[in-house]
Amino acid sequence: MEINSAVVALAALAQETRLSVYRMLVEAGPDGLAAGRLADGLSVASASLSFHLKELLHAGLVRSRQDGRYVIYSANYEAMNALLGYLTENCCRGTTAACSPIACCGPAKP
Amino acid sequence: MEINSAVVALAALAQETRLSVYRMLVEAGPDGLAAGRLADGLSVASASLSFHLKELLHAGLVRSRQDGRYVIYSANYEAMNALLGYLTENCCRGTTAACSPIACCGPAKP
DNA sequence: TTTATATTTTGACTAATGTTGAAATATGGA
DNA sequence: TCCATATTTCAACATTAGTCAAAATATAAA
Repeated sequence: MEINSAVVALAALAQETRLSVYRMLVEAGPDGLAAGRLADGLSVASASLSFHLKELLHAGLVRSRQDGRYVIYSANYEAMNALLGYLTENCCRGTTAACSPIACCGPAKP
Repeated sequence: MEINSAVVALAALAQETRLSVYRMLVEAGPDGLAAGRLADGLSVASASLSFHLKELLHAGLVRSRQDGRYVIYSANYEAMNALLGYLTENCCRGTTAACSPIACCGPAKP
């Protein structure tokens, strides 16, 4: 990942409403949630939510699909993995000494 | 880590100059770098750099210490670990299925 | 003590961000 | 077709972020 994509992704998550939206979408899993559900759950105006969803889409952190008259949003795990990878490289200095897998991902569950 | 601390840390990193500063400090290791060195390396005005360093300090991502007439900044790995932990929890949904240690930290090197 | 270097602070300014209500668009159902 | 619901777009506005030059502060060296 390039520094510019990292900055875009970080900026997308650096806002309470958007970070909460992302969390809700991760919890919801691959099925995702309709925009209206997100607005209800976070008690944020639909126009405001739409603005934030566009930011998350632009950063590639979420995907959207039309389902009837609903628009369903879902988390894009690959983008988050790419961001974590970028940050980890910049935290670990090429080793896992400074940033152990435990510290950053919890113990592996094989 | 609470959502508010996460947002502050993400916002601190969501800016090209600041992310570059952080990268330089991680590369520099525990000895850190003087503010002037950072300014030179990134060709940014000292006033501007000072502004950004304050943001990183406020987010707890870097530390500073006075050394003669220099102020030495260094990366605070614990804060980055905490942020990675927060993001990983919100990416992995409690398992390592969606966000494997490999994807996020590289293979463990025991 | 005086001078030079390093860093931070301040104030002015421009650009970007986030919120709101109203209007526009799209789809489903009566 | 007409109406209701879901979502997005728009314009206005307030707030925040970032940059710059100049001044202030702190320390080292002459």
